Amino acid sequence: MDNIQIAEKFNHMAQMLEFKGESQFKTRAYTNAARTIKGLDEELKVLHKEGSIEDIPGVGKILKSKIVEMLETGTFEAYENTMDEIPAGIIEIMNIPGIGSKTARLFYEKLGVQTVDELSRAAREHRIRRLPRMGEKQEEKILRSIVRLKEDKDHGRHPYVLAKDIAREITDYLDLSQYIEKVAIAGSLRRKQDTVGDIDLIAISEEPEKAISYFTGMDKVEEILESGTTKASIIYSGNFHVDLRVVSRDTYGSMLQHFTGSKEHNIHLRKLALSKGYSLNEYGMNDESTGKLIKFSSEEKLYEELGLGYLSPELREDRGEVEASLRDKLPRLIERKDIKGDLHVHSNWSDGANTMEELAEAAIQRGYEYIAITDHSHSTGVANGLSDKRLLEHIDAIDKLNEKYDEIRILSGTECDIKADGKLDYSNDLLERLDIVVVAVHAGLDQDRKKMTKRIVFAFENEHVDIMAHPTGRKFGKRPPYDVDMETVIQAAKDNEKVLEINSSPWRLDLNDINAKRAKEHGVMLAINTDTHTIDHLDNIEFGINMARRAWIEPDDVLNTMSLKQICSRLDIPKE
DNA sequence: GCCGTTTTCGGCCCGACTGTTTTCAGTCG
Repeated sequence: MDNIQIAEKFNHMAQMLEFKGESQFKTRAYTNAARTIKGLDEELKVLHKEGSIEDIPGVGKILKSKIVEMLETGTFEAYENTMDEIPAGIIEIMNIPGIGSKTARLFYEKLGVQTVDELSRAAREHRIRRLPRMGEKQEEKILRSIVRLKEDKDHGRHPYVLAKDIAREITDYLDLSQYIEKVAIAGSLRRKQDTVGDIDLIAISEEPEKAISYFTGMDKVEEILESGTTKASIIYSGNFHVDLRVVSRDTYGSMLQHFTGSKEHNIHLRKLALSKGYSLNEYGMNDESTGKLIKFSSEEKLYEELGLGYLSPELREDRGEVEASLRDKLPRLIERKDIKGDLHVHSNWSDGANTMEELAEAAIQRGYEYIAITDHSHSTGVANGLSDKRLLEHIDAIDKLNEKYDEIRILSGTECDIKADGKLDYSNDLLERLDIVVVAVHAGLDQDRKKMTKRIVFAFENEHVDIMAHPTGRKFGKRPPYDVDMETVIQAAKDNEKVLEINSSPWRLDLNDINAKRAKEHGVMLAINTDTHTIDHLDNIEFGINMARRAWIEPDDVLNTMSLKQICSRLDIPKE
């Protein structure tokens, strides 16, 4: 079992315990452990061998024994026993917005409701409203939530790029209101998470109620979920859940910090504040001894008061950033200006829309020193992959183009298929003639974990391979990552000195933040590439950088922050 | 279930909104 699978079992266990009415602190221990495990840089099975599982914060003797049991048997006894006690559909009911463990249990005990469909029927037959603390409105709310849940295959999550555009549309509109002085994006969108569950906004206003009714009165509001005197929640066209929090100017810093989260980061800060004799909330810091509230108009001041350096929103996941700041060991996160070139770009020789020349010009405009044109290999027939003969012509065409440009070096490359058996699509003789070899898995995505892992590791043993593109193959809304043992892949990349890509396509973002951070921790170099198919895609680099920053990546961790000279030396490319 | 340079027991982050109440439990972020 890998860390993700173990974390999921703990999360499931927590929900079941919550339903059973166990102590909230016990259930929280499971969810805390699950979250920490998801963010680990090392596989639990490795930590187990080293005997260091108990060093993981939030994992004590009991959870450790359950982890070991899972590593050995794939499950743990307490989990299986609890599964037997609780109908499977209950957890799904608890995932309906507005229904928690208490309400789910009420329905189960009083109405015998075990599935979402049974709940839906009970609501339609007006059996809900007869229960204590329930009424007509609750029934309607439940039915609406169920409908939304069923329509929504992505579980309410949207790719960052879509959420960002919607947020921009809304903030532009709010900016027009005379009651709103300033609007800012907060939440996971500000932390640049790869997918976003809801859009969180904050607005400064001296007339909060008017600001809120302006917000809830937008044309594209499909449903008002709640609307109070300081906050409101809506469903916006396109099934976007949007929250607005209205604040006064003097608490803006506190509110922005609070509403940016993450929740776990905030909890950590509050504990830190408590240890210093303060109680932290979204309005400021309460001095426990004097009862006086210290307000913050900026986030910087808040972090400073806690004895921390400013933490970029991308870092605020409680993955060690608070400790790093206390020890003054925060990373110098990579920025757009550090990028010197793009090493994964397609031309119209395969499935790109632009000529090599247009790509070169676009790269020059962006201030790049080099660009690698990496068209598909012949196995990817649907993408017009290059035959051996066309690959040789491709190399010649790039040579000619290089004669034309002084400002940029065009590297001849390929995005070469790793075939089902791990062999590459071109012979070594051909690969040797290229400046750069990017490899990727495009077909046979259903292979089992063992086969897929072996396939990739085998490819890494080829000396000509430089970079692996989109290492897990995920595409939002289309397919999950293929089943692969990333620990082994990362180790093989390290052993064979291969570079792993952070693919910047907003539909891929692969490696994701967690895997990229692991790769870094293992000393594997990364490349942030766009996989451009039309020149506009070159600007997707922004999304790759977001992911890299979330992974604590610094310029030195990234291949394409190197100058042309450095990269030629590293990849053994002839100078001219 | 975890955790501890004040603790191995007694804590465990904090506040807003809703729907049902008549003072608050449940849920959420």
